[in-house]
Amino acid sequence: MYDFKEIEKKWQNYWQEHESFKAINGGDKEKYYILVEFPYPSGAGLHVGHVRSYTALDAVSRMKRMKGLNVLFPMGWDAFGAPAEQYAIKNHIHPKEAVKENIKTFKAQIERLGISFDWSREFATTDPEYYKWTQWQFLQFYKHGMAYKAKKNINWCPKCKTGLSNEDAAGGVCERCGTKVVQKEKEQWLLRMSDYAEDLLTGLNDTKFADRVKLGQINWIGKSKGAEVKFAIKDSKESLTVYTTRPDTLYGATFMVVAPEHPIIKKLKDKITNMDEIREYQEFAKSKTEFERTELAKEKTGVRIAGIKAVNPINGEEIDIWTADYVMMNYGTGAIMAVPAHDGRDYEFAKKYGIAIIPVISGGDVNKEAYTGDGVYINSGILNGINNKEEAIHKMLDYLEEQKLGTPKVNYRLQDWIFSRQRFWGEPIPLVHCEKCGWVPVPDEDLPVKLPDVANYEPTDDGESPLANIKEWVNTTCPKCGGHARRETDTMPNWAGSSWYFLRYMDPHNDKEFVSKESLNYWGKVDWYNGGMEHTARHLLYARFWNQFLYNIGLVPNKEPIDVRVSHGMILGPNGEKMSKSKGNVINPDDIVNEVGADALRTYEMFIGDYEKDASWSTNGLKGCKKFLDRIWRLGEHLNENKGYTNEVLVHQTIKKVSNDLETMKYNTAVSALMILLNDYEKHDTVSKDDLRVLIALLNPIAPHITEEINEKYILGKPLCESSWPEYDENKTVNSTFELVIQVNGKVRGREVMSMTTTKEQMEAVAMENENVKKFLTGKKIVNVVVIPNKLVNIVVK
RNA sequence: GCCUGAGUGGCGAAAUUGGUAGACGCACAGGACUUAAAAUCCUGCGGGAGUCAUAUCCCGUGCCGGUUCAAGUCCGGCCUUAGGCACCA
Repeated sequence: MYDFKEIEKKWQNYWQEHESFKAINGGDKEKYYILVEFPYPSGAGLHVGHVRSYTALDAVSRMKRMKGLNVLFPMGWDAFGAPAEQYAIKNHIHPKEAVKENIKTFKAQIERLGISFDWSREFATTDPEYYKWTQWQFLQFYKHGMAYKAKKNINWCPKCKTGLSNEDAAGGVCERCGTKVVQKEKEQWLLRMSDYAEDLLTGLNDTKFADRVKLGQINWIGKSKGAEVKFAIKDSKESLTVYTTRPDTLYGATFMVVAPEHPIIKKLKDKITNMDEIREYQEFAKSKTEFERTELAKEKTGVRIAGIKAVNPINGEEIDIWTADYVMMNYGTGAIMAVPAHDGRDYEFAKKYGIAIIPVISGGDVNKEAYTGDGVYINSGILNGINNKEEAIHKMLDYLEEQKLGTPKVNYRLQDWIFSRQRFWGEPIPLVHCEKCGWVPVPDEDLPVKLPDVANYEPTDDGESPLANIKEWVNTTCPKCGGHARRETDTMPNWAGSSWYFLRYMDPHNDKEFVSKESLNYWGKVDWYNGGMEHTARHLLYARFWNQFLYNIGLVPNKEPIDVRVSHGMILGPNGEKMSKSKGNVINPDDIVNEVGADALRTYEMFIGDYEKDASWSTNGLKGCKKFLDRIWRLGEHLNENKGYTNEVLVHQTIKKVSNDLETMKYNTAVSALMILLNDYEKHDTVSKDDLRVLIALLNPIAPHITEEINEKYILGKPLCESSWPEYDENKTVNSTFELVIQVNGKVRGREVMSMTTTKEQMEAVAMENENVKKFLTGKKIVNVVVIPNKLVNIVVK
């Protein structure tokens, strides 16, 4: 037997010493850029899920290299983020120390798997040499008017004195201390991502993302077509503009609703006669978190704004204005026209508060459920009698435009990107605020703005970043006038560093530019990007937005940075549930590598099932793959002196199958094809070196260590990683015979082995002569005979 | 509520896009080797009927219906389940 620990170590050292996987910028070879999402190096260490995607793309990388391509397959660390910060606060160390330790662990774990990353390009988003350029790019956004500061509500924990992300505030309580979260208004930096909504949508046409990935992006952008309609307010110069996708139902608008934060309330406070009640309601709405407002919205609440009335522009009806938190300030105009007869929410609200419900499309049961389908328009003035929704919408829009009451309008769900975090462990936003000059960018030569080297930082009382407490860091001089200035203390979100890291890999050690033009032109797009489904919406959108911006200001050559994007399924625990410490179903890849070796782990994870679907861990399945490798090892002891392939057709078929399967992520069937080949070899007492050579070459991308060792020991050739990929001859993938299937009325009644040169007539003749088939033909009338060449004959009888 | 997938043996899964359902692996059972066990090797393995054994036949890809010479695959309608989005006007 063999010692897999020794072998694996040996070849890992070999690859490292020979820089076997180093990508070169330039040269004659065709380039190919393969990317796996870089991990967040958490204290928990590597997950078997990482092993799955890294191995899968490693297999593609290794095959492409053997096919003669210049493959860029880099790895790095997405190391900013809250967990490192929490850990550091608790233990009074600088987060960079915790990150350093975690990276060390992660890297060692990955190296033990034998993934062919080009480690010479490694970096972490927390390296000042890297975040210097993240800051520099932020300043490009700023200088091009794409970054601005605005007041936004954030989730705020009064006990921890910190802002929380929506995820951290799930359920309306602080994840850490359980205190009820409140909404707090705070000035935040934002990037004008909504300006890019249409480009981000159409840009998808220039990508080859998997459909489910594209769909995720489309949904997130959330384009909707409708109109803005202006409602006058009675006895006032003010008016309310609403956004609606159904202007055709305007005659059915029996009231209006504005979001509790809507500015109209403040503007008309002198006219409003129940301001106390409204203020109370505003407070009530504010105390709810985003979560409660959406997820837990069981019953509608609201208050009528007394003292003012709106006028329905289409029929002059005076209608009440309400405020209710089912209308959001951040979508549309923050105000709606409510059509209770044809909208479920409006209906629910109208029912509760006894507001008139006027149907404008006939055919629906208004009493039971809101009806929004097609029907004939009624009670609708100019639209009466129309029975087509599109036509009605058009007619209404034309009328509104003519009367200057409304305009067509496209809306996007996509919002501007809130880019501020009140955190220590993130890239400082490189701006200073001077009393005289206002916001001033830190000059390029002073970048990076480094995080201070302190181990203690407490949150402030007022929701500022912990950096605000570090006076010697905050106080600085204005780059413009030299006077006193204060640094911006907000840091960037975790998504910042990961929005451009794939560009940096092209030229990771450049200290003059974020990436050189030559490197960008050489590597172009990421050819194949793999990541988790959980990142296909946000991370991918941020990265595309960032890149499109860089493209628009002439810094990168492609508008879309990624060509193909695929996502892997999760590896679940043996019980079919998501692995977690609390459930006690975590499989540690280190343990598996120790028990059966990296090759067996890799092979198993490729064999486990459809790559894009979730799969449950099975220790028995793992053993089966280990057994498979052991059998291949033993094959070396059964070599003969023959030349060529013992079973030529099967070998050529297998080369074809494995090559195609690795290109199309069908890793499980690639492994099974190799198992079939091995089973065939074992039927013969001995096999040739060529037989063994082709098997281990095809297996090498998946199980690189053992195959290299067998190659060295029995084949005596140069290492597989320096050899070329086996080639097949299409003509030799075809068998000389086939099994003819004979059906009667679609049911299999006989089989005959025949030569591939058999004609259709011969096939039919043989079918008719088959003894069992004859039994089903006697006494019946043959009405049709279908012959599929080299496959089957179906005799149709009556 | 809306949008995506997915449902195939005891289990993980295949099926070249309409043409032999269950490849490959696991588990299980029987056998060989062994004093014995482990490892290894051989055989069987969807359900049922039938036979000493073959042969052969019936049923079978979540459910109901349809198209077709032929349906796991296409069409219509359901059920279950996983994920994503969501008072988005």
